[in-house]
Amino acid sequence: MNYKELADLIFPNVKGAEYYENKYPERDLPEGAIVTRFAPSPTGFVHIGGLYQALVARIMANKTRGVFFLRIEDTDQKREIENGVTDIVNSLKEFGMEPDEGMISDTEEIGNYGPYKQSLRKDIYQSYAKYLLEQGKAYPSFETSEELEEMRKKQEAAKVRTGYYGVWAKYRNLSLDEMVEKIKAGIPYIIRFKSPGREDKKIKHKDIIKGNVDFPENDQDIVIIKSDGLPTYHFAHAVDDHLMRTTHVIRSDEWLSSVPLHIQLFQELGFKLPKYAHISPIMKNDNGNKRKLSKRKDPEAAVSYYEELGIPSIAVKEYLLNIANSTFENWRRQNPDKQIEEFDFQLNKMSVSGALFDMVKLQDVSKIVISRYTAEQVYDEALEWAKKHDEELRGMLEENKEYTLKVLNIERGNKKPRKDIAKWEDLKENIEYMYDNIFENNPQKYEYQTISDKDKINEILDLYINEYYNENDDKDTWFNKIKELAGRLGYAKEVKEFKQNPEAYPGHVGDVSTVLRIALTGRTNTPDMYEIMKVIGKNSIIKRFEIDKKN
RNA sequence: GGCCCGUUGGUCAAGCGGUUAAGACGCGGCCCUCUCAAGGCCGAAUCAUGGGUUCGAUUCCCGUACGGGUCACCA
Repeated sequence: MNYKELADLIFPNVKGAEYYENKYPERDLPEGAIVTRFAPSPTGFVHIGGLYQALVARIMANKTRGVFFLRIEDTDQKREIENGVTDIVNSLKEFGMEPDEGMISDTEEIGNYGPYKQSLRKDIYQSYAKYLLEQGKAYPSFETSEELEEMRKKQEAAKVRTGYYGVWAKYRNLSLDEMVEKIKAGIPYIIRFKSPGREDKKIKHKDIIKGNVDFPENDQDIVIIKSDGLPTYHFAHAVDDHLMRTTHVIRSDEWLSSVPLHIQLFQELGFKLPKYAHISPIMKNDNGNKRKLSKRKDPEAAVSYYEELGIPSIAVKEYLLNIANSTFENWRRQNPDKQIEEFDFQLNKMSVSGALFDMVKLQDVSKIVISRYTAEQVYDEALEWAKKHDEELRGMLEENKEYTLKVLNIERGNKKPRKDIAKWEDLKENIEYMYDNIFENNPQKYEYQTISDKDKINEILDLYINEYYNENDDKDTWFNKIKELAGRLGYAKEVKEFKQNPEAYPGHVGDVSTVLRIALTGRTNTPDMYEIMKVIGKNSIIKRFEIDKKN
């Protein structure tokens, strides 16, 4: 009995590893091209941290004219959820981060290095496990989970490292005959990697983001093939990223401490080691403690949360980019019209420790993004959002598109556009008074204003509409007329004048404007009143004044 | 607990042995102004801590504290 025979006994029907080596040749790409991936497991909603990783990977591939692929890591069927893959694919699409290769729906994929779903790669993993077996670098291990549990307890009691290594690796040194005997007797087993490492030796590793990190060598005989025949993460990572010719592994930093294992696996398998970039997670402040954004506790951990609020995906992307490379913000200010892709992103400039997620800052970014939209863009995106989340807003937008576009165009498109919408959720509140049917149900209120006397208000409204307002006036003329009206009624025509001599007047032109503003909009704060009047038109102005008088 | 990593204002952060320690968000004030949103100007606010090394440490080294990650037949 030799290793070869053992390997044949365990995996009688798999292809030799060289078959796959030939099937997935080195990629023919330009010098410096980065091949990288997003490799989530379909176990729940798409996490903002996942999107963040994917964004970084997508950008690096773009920047180097490389490849970004999507691989689904579904080797744990127990944790899988329905629509997991579809959600991931859709999220990437929504953020304009489609992969060049890999899964493009639950069942379809593109690219020559597939399958891109790990559950479909069972044979491949087994071929490489067999290869290891043949070399005596892996072995069948027969312990039960109870035995493992017991071992761990003993190790804890003895205050030694937990795990399957050294003298604790019970089945590591079984003779070939003993192994075969057990297998033939039908005793269940899994395949373990036979680690050549020693814990007292150090290895040096250079991570693109974390820099130099020194570790003890791995000496754990980790499981590579589970009892269901599927590989563990570690083994799948080595096999897949080798066969898919990944040059850069960009992943969450929870994997950093597995690097010694991965290095060893690549070595023993005879694979070229990819470069690693371990990204710090996005954190949240929880009662003074920093912790990762949690799927269970934090709604903002879900990518869908931002869609629900109506924060444009570009805004989320820009915010994330801000965290990734803080120089992005300055670049963006200097290049407001450039595509994100033109930014010179630097992997090694990423922060070594996790940033706290800042919703306020996100909204600021979002306001800027939306302020640069044309009215048409606002209309289209807001309508799309409203269709899913706000019937009332949808009605408002669809009923009279031309009118709505005029509303949305108020103080937009100039050098200093309004910056008052952070999310589509806010839009309705922002514009609803512009619609006559809604306005009618929102009576004007003058309490706490300088001018609150009903007769005085009516006098102002009557005079204004009868003797001053002309819809053809330009803005200066328009405002001069309001000043004249103010002066005629004894109010200061200039605010400054009033401030210098407050006793001389009952109020100033601003107070008169406020009367008009409330009568027209039902609120004290609005965008430019001249533009509002232009948009709603004379008929509506008269109508609104009438409503006011009846109140 | 072992092993790794980190710590610059409330938050994101620039900085790489000599700086008045950038910038952004947020906060406060002023200006502009028909009210807001903006915009402009100004301001409060930071190098966790103790030792070294050095003429000089935010920057380099060591310790301490604190924070984070990881120690599965989960990824």
